[in-house]
Amino acid sequence: MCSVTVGVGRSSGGSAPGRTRGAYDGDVSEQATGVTAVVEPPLSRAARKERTRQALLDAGLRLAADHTLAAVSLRHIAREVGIVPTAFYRHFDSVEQLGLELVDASFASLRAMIREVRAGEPEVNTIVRNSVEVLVEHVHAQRAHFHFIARERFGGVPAVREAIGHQLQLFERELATDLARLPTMDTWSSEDLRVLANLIVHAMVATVEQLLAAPANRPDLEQEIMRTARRQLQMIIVGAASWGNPR
Amino acid sequence: MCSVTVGVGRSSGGSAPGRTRGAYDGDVSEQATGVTAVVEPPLSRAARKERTRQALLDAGLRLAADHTLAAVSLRHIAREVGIVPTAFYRHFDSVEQLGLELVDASFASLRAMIREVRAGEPEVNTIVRNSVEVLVEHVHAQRAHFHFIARERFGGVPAVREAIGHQLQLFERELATDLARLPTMDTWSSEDLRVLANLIVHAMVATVEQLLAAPANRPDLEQEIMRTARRQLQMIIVGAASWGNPR
DNA sequence: TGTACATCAGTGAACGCGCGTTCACTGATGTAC
DNA sequence: TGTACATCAGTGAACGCGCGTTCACTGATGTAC
Repeated sequence: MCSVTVGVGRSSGGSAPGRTRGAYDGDVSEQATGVTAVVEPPLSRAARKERTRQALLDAGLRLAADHTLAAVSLRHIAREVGIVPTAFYRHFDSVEQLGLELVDASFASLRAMIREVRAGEPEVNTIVRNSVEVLVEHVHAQRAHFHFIARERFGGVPAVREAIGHQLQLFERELATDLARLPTMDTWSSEDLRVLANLIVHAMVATVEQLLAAPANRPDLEQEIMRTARRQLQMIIVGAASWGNPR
Repeated sequence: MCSVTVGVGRSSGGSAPGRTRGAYDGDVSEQATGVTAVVEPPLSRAARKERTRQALLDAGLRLAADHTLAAVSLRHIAREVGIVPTAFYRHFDSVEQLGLELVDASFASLRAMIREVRAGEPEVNTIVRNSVEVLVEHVHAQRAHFHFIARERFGGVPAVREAIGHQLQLFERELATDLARLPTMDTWSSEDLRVLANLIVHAMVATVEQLLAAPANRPDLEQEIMRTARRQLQMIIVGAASWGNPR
């Protein structure tokens, strides 16, 4: 009959305007009419902590997209989540540490994407077509993660920059072993495969950057970027494969 | 007979320790023994202003390399130059405006580089070899400028980001017309030339990024990066040229 | 050449603001008996 | 089931600091006569 709030913390004396529950309170309805309110099972303390932690990560990701992680303050993130600045320390030592977790989360997205491409049939033209499609799809679904990687790759937080560089290097190596399985490339030297993988990764990164820079209301631009990306992959893979012994 | 100081500003009452001249004072000797001192022609007011202005630009470039332009404060730059923060406004409206001038200066470097490549003979293998060599050479000579472009390309100052994107686009178009002059590519569609130029620019940018990330005391790493860059350019240009009609 | 006045790069005090971090606290949740 | 105590996520006051920006100023340089 009455709406149930699952918020944390004592109610304030009343001096704070509007919001009286301090902590992040999820999606619980705040309407006074109890009809639409949902009685949730009370969350355990640990679950509540985890929820706040996730909210902090989400807020960090969102704010880093607007500015840059180096320009996002601890207070800013806390405000966004609806907790007091000092409560941030219950979850992370610093914004930098939160950033490192965002690197992990973002690369998890990227790896999920690659698994999807890898599952397709191993024919060169299919791969090219498929890769670009999957890439665009994932950039839409995980926009924030890709944006984060693209920007912080050379951002102002050294530890984050290095973590991203490391992950990209791992990724490049994986791609090289994938390429070795292609019928046209089974005779290539591992050195050439590495160089090729490096080139492809950077072309992909550039494509992601272009997709992220394109305004949302311009599907024509996106199509253009996709065409370019396909063409480039063709130029690289088909071209390089048909090309004999390098000097 | 005596050392001449060309500094600006009244001498302080003496409370400030060490440095008494407020303004940037160039390379004038501060030694007490006048023997090595050089008597400079007194600079005009305009020349002095220009000198301070240049010092501000240099300081901005240097500090942006350590952090990121978005994280460099007006006070920081002023301190570096040796003027009081408020004097900054005699030269620029904001750090952002200073950043936009740095974009221009940095691309001037880049264009000087390209002119050098363009002057060479138009044989494909020579171009590849030559391009990578000139690139590395210029990255050494104008390290700060290249670093600035690479980092601020996705940095936290939108106006600077956009200016760089615009310049890179112009540059890409120029490259496309250069490519059209190659004997093997004179039959290519302008669309394909654009796509190819885009790919080359991004491979170049990636190479610069790798060069900048390499520690100064590792010439072996630099050789490795150069070899990779040459190989990639070969793969792209030679490969694509020998490759027939795209699907 | 000398004098009187205008210009303007750089000064320094002052302001209000948001920052990261410390600390002792509160009170709901969890646990032991 | 009831009680007494421990845990700990979130609170709020307080701190010192660097920030951008305003303002009236100073005194060397430049110009007009």
